[in-house]
Amino acid sequence: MNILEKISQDMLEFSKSEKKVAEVILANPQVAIHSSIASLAKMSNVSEPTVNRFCRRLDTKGYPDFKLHLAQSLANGTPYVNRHVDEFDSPAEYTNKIFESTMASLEVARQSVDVAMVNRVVDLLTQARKISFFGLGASASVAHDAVNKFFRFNVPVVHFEDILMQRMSCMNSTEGDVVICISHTGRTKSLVEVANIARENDATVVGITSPDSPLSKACNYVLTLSVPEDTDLYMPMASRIAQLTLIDVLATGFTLRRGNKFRENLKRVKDTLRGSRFNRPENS
Amino acid sequence: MNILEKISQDMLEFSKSEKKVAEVILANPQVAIHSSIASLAKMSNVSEPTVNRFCRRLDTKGYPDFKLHLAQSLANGTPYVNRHVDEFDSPAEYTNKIFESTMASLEVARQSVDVAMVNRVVDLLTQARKISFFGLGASASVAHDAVNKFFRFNVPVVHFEDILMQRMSCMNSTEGDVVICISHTGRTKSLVEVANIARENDATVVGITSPDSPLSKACNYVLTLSVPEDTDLYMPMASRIAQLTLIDVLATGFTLRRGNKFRENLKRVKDTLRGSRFNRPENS
DNA sequence: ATTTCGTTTGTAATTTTATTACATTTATTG
DNA sequence: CAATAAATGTAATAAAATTACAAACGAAAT
Repeated sequence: MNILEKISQDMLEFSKSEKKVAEVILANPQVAIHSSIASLAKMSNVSEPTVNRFCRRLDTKGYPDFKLHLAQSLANGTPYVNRHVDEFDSPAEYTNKIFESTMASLEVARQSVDVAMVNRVVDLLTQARKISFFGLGASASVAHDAVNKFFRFNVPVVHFEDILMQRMSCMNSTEGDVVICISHTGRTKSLVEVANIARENDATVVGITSPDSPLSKACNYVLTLSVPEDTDLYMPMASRIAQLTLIDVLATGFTLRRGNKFRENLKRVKDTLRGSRFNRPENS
Repeated sequence: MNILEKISQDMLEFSKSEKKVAEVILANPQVAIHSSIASLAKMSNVSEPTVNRFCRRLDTKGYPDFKLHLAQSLANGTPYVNRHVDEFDSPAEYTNKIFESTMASLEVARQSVDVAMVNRVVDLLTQARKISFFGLGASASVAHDAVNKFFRFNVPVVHFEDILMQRMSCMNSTEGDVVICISHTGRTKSLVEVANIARENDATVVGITSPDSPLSKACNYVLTLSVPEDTDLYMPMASRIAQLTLIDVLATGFTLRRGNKFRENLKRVKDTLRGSRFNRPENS
């Protein structure tokens, strides 16, 4: 496992001085690998043995071994740690931090996905009479995006942003219909109600949400996503991206299930767009 | 450069004893990185200074530095590569592949972002009288999402999916208005027309698109994103995610520029949502 | 507030590891 | 077969990391 991730993950378990060390390393891991234990201790305002203990806490043999691990993590070109943006960041800094923490979140999300459940939901979707995607707020655009994918499959796809329309649509659902409810927190009342209405009308309800949430309890099937959301800025960011990627996974599973001939259909949909585009100089 | 390759490449320049060292390392690099200079010397039947000289010949500072380089070379299992989904992938396989290639694309996207331009666009946005987000197809949901972010800033934000509405909206734009046009290919005719209309009416047009596209030429400012899109399945995936992340960057830049007090506003917007939610057992 | 215990942290000694300076050997060329 | 340059090794030195132990700190109990 990437030791940088491990550091930020174990941050809570560290003692005060160990945290100092952790911060210095996370702030500038490239410098850390080229420092001796003495200079790293000085940079962190901590004694040398503390640095050593810090290394051992991370299950390395000692400082040199730790450096090796660190070097390897950095070599991956992936210091994808969820680094928080702060007030004094330059544009370059916050840009990189956001990209990196998005990648870090995706990695976490990937590990939290229940593949068996993905498979089951893909099953459901391929057999669905009608598929609905509902989300509110930030998740509305995820639902929107899902429609954009699934309509290509030539399956009836439904999507409303309006709560009343969502409710009415669910009222009319029947067995064989699949309703996908998207919510990061899973605590949006109206969406839980929508899920309940759908179930009362025999639709199969699938939630894309966090585990143990009210929404997850209202669903027949739940695709859980545990994403560390940086709530400092009060805007949903990583959760959304993870949801979208999961939608991609479902869409891909769908096309794979339908087989080769089906994929030729997709190409046709794409080719239809050509008329609306400026052609490339060469090739498409 | 990968130091293992460098070793085998420089093999001819090595002296007899150095060759011994090189061979031992190449034969089992994993062992080498966990050995001290003494044990490596013994393994190679060579003295310690010879090992040291060997390291220096490879342009490293000494043995420990050499080990760092070696460790990095070994770490390169090249993690997030854009691995293409194929027909016979199991759910676990395609799930992982999609997550990983999404991360890989984000990494590429990150490197392609022009930070100075980000800064300029943030400038523009903070001074805008009105901000419009337009996109079609898959980019429509990105625009949708952008609205969800920027409306929190208490700035007039506009978004239409309908082409005619987009055109009309641009007709009414004036100096001080910022129009953001989102398109992966930058070849969607209607969107280029929308951009032109906006410019004719003195709005500032910003494109989030690929370089050298017709759309990029129609804009005052262009935020280019070069994302390797897996076109096998004929669905926009990575491009979208990169666009969304860039929107996050812009939104973050915006809040940072506006300063601390402003961020308290954001918290208020978020708190307003609380009434519509099921509360958490503890805490918010 | 004060004592006590457990934890955390630092100081100083020790050990390990790497590097340097120099001597010896080995090859190379006239 | 010298003479010289290059390569290698030995031993001393320096640097770095680790250990053992003592001081400081903080939480719980009196």
